[in-house]
Amino acid sequence: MFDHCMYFNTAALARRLEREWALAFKPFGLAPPQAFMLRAILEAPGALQFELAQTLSISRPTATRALDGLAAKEMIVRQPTDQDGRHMAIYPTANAIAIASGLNEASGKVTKRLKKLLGEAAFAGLVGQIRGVRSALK
Amino acid sequence: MFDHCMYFNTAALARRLEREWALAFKPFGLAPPQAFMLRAILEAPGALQFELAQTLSISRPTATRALDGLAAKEMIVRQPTDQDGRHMAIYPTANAIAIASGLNEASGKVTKRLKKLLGEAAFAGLVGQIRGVRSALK
DNA sequence: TCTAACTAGTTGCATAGCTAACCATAGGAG
DNA sequence: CTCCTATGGTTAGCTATGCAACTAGTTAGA
Repeated sequence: MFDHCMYFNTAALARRLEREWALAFKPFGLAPPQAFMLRAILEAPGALQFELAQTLSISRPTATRALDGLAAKEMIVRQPTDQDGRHMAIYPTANAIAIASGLNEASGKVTKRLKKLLGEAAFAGLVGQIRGVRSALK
Repeated sequence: MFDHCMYFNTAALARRLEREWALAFKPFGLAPPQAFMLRAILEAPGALQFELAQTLSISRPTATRALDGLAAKEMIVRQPTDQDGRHMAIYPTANAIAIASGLNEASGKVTKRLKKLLGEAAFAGLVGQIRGVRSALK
C-alpha cells in the first residue's frame, strides 16, 4: 500500500539488507554498523572521531557509542591529539588489523551475490542513483 | 569510502529520508513508523495485527510496540476477533480518523518536494528499482 | 587579556528494530 | 478425546539512531 513511497521502500530495503550484512559479519562478532565503523578506521588509522561520524553519515553521539562498543571489544583505542585537546584520534588494535581483510572479504561476498542476483548493471545503477539522491538531499 | 556499497548507501538514505518524514508528521505528534502504521490502519480498519506487520514489513514484536504507542495516544483500539482467539483486529479511533487526510497530505507534500528535486521520472524509476530489489530478496 | 562564541566529545532520554523465548489458542493425527 | 504442532501476540534483552543539553578545550574580539 506504500508501493510508491520513497521513504517506506528505502527503509524496508535498508532493514532487509542489514540482515544480509549482519550474517556476513556474524563470524567476527560485529553488527553491520560496528563493522563498517571498524572498516573505516582500518582504512584511515588515526582519523578523528568527528571525521568518522561524517564518513559514516551518522551523528556524533552515535559515533561515540559505536566506538564505545568497539573499544569494549578491544578493536580500537582512542588517543587524544597533541594539537587540539578536543580531538580524539582513533586507532585500530592488533585484533582489528588481524580481521581487516576478513571483514572486507565478507562484505565483498554479499555484494557479489547481490550483483549476480540483480545483474551487474542494475546493481551499479541503483547504488549510483541512491548516492545521487543522498547528495541532492545533503 | 563505501561509495559502491548497497547496504551503506541505502541505510544512509533511509536515515536521511526519515528526517524529512519526521518533520512532516511532527505536527501530529507521530514519528514516521507510527504514522505509517496508523495510515495502514486507517486504510484497512479491522486488519489483524500480523497482517499489519506484513504490510509494513516489520516483525511481529515491532508491530506490537508500534500499536502500544498508538494505543497510548488513543489513536487505535485492539479488539479480539470472534473467529480466532489469537487474533487482534485493529481499529482507528475517532482521533485517528480526524487526522487521516492530514497525514496523507503531509506525506504527499514531502513526496512532491522530492519529485520536484529529483525529477518525476528519476523518482519513480528509483522507487520502482528499490521495490524490485526488495522483492528479489523476499 | 578576558570573555564570548564555537567546536568535539559525551550523556540522557526517547524511538525503532531484531531475535529468542514464552503463552495461549487452533487444528489435526492417532 | 488427547496430544502434538502450528500460529498470533507478547515480553525480555540487545543494538542503533537521533536530538537536546552538558563539559571542556579553542579561537576571536573587545
